[in-house]
Amino acid sequence: MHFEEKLEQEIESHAQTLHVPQGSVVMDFGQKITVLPIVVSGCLKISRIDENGKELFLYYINANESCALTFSCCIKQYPSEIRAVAEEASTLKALPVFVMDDWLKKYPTWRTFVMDTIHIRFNELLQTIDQVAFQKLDERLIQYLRKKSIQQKNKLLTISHEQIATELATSRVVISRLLKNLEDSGKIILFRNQIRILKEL
DNA sequence: TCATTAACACGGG
DNA sequence: CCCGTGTTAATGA
Repeated sequence: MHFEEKLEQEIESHAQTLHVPQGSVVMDFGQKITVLPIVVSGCLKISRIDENGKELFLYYINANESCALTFSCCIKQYPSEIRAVAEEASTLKALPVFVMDDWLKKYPTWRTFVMDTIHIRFNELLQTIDQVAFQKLDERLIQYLRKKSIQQKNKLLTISHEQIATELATSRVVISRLLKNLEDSGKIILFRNQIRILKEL
């Protein structure tokens, strides 16, 4: 992420730096979007919520990334389509949404940043759609575990079956059964509240 | 066939 | 005791 010096200065002068604790809801479904967040450190988990309040994990926003969905709707102040939760304690830079219009015209590097962000997210969303539409739950679960493991840079995930079920919008019974299958085939080891990912996964 | 829901037992903290 | 886990049985898509 390399911006013009002038743009860096503008970011500094407009941005409000926020420190959010792990697990806090940064943006919730239906909420008005007033700021454009850029993740400085830590990570946000983005998920979709259905009409019953059921959750579906979409993707992570890591350090030096921003939110493609905000780009697309911040100017007209549309309500948020997603929920963002701090996966770990994170630092954000919050920019007022009115800067968007101006910066897109003035700074080529900002335009590039916005386009790249949208491009990356769009492709990632397509992957997720493919999974939901074409893959079975066992394959989705494996992908989920891999992503989580890469995300947390840890082969030992601290998470309950219930939480996984929530994020994949399914029931715990199914997750427990599939995880047990994966353990039986030597791909993971299960503990209470923890899952060790083996290299065979 | 596979997911969901409800129900139950087991065990660790 | 509460929570996470493993399992089953009934029901549905």
